[in-house]
Amino acid sequence: MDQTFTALANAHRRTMLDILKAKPGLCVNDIAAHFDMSRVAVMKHLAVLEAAQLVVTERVGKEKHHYFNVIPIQQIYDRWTDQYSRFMASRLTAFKDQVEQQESDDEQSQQQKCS
Amino acid sequence: MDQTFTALANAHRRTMLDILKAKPGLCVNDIAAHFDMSRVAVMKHLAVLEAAQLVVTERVGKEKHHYFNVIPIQQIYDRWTDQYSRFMASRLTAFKDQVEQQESDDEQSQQQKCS
DNA sequence: TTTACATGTAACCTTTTAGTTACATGTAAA
DNA sequence: TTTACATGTAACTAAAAGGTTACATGTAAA
Repeated sequence: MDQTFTALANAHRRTMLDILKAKPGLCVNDIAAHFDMSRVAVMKHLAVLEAAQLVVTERVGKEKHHYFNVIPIQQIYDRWTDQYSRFMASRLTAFKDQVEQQESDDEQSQQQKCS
Repeated sequence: MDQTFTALANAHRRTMLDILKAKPGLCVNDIAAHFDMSRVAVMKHLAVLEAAQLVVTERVGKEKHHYFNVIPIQQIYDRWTDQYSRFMASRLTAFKDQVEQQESDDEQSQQQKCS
């Protein structure tokens, strides 16, 4: 989970996923052609994505093909919907009311006292 | 989007969101009590979460109450489901076949030639 | 068997991140 | 009006992130 978020936290890496999503099987040089960055820098980004299993590779001869792997994103999706979506649905309206009309100083039901 | 992922990339910060989800309105000291970390460090984490709008605050007297804001996560959820879910659904099986049985050397339909 | 070229690795630099301690500020309550 | 205490800020350090250049390795094809 940590590696997935870390990998997704970089805009270059998200763009690489978009590229590989559109064109599965690209090699490092192909990907590097899209960026104003050295090949080695691109390789490091791809290594981060591979460590997060967002990219998987296949070696064919001297070439290494890269593929976008959607499974970690699917897992995040599952986590959010499992862990948060009920909270979202039930809490969102109450939360907006609570924050946006912050002039209401009467005590809120779940609010904690600071220690 | 970038700030959201950056904020979520840190396990401490995700834990803080879990804490605030469970106990809305906690102050810095309350949150810091959960961590083996200084109050200032916790404040910096909360600042990152606040910059990403994953946490919103309300000042009451000398206390500052923190609330988990689910909206950026909802937006990520929307982005993944919008942009990726169709791709997921249609591509996942084909992708698994393509990678896992990597002995099939016959040309794959969308695979690119390396430059 | 050279040659070309895609990839791998090493060494290095700069900026950001994550944390610390010390001190300053502002408000609630004694 | 002191006092207590929650929060804010400044200055610093160590490690990680993101990038570079130079060189090494391995395989396909001439």
